[in-house]
Amino acid sequence: MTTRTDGHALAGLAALLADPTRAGFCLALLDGRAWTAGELARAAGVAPSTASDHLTRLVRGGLLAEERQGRHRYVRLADPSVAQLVEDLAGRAPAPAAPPRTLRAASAQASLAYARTCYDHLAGRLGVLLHDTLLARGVLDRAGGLAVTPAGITWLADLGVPVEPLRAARRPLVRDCLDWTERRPHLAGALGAALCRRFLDLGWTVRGTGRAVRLTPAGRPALAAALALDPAALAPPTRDAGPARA
Amino acid sequence: MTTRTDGHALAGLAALLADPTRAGFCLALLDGRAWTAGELARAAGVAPSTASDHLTRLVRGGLLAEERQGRHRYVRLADPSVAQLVEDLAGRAPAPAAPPRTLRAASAQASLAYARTCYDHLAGRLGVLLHDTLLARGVLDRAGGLAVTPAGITWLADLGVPVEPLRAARRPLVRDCLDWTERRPHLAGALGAALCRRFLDLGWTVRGTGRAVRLTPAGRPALAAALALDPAALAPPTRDAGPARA
DNA sequence: CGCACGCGTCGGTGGGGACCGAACAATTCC
DNA sequence: GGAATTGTTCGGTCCCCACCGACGCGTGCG
Repeated sequence: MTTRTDGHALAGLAALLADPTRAGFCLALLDGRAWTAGELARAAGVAPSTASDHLTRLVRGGLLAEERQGRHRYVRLADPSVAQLVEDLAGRAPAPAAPPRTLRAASAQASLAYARTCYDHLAGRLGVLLHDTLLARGVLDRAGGLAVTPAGITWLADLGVPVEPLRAARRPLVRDCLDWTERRPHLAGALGAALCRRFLDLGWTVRGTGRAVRLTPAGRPALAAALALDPAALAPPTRDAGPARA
Repeated sequence: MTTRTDGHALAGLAALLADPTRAGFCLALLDGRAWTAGELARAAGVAPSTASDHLTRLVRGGLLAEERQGRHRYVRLADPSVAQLVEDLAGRAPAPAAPPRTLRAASAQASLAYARTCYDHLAGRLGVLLHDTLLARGVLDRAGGLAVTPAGITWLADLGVPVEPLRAARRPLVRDCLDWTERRPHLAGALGAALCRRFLDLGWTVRGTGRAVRLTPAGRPALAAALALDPAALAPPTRDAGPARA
């Protein structure tokens, strides 16, 4: 019975995520950015000493990477594969989904539902729309499994996203990622990350608070043109309850 | 800060795998078959009452599915996605990899290294060879991400594996799965499972002890012909140390 | 019809680990 | 240089849970 992985090794790894505080850290870090130890401690509601201990464990376990800068300890997910692991686990866990209490929280939630990062790629309505449009335009195709078409490779190159270098990554080029709010897949993988980065570089999108992403005034027509969409389809959520008009 | 998944929910799910005994159960169940509670208890070296408790938790947590038959409680992984989760976790956990002690164990290990199931698809040298050959023959292509080619769809249909019904599954059609012994990818996903099943149906392969798989005398030339390979390339491990001769 | 077998339930025990406060070290700002 | 901020180390406490043995229940065999 020489099993390759001892149950102890698997259990040890899973134990890192089996604590609400550590799990909360990983979920917070799913925004793809580096947090300080203190920020994570406050967000999780534990003492700094407790957070420090947890972070040491997560780093030693290989789930987190740390970077010391002066008196700060910056910490981030070690690897896109860790992000996928946390996503997969979180996607299987039951979701309480309590509705927002305050108006401010409702507004923040609306922004997140419109566009946000999911680790390193775009999610929310915008992310799902991107995924669907790329399929409709023939950039992607799922006849034989999700893949970029030859025509898509040139389309992406025109956009300034060469596909060839992405193939060297240790992760799938394209991958489905179930969207939390839309309950439909958006685009992940090396290409999903590259597109998200490219939009930021072009100034079409900017990061908001937390993991929120906003489409800039210049980015909205530019993205619509690139995707051959009506700019109205990219309308962000309005301040008041009424639906957007033209 | 209304995060979608509470850290508690994620932690609760991870806690199911954070115990060596429960993790060992899941690793054992990775052979894709249903085990009885007693078998798992003996394999893990715990009392039946302890195993019963663990199984109840795993079933309630949605990781395992159970089926009662008389006085037996059969249990299996609930879903291919659970298998993938356990694989991903196990692949990241450190591997002790102690060499086999006895001759019998060495022989069993050689059989496993040659061909075995990885949940529901083929792994081992045979699994990797299948993966590589399908790529070389143009059945699969990874120019835009791993996918089946149009030519591959007809080739698979000729083999008796229609691709169209596989697309309805809630899992990717094709997916890389890192091989434990070969350290290179073999074919997983709905197609990997369908091919494994088809080979068994055709009598080209049969299940051995545990998760081992053997190529039958009839299966060897048949598979070689289907893949346009020299049958020698499919040579199984020999009893003694010497290499196989034609 | 009883006996054997497989499994579930229930206390009791023990160990691991999550948490905090306090003291200490390192860095930056004034 | 002194003070405030950030993070770490160290005891100590408490709770959770993995484990077992014993008993009870249903199934299947002789």
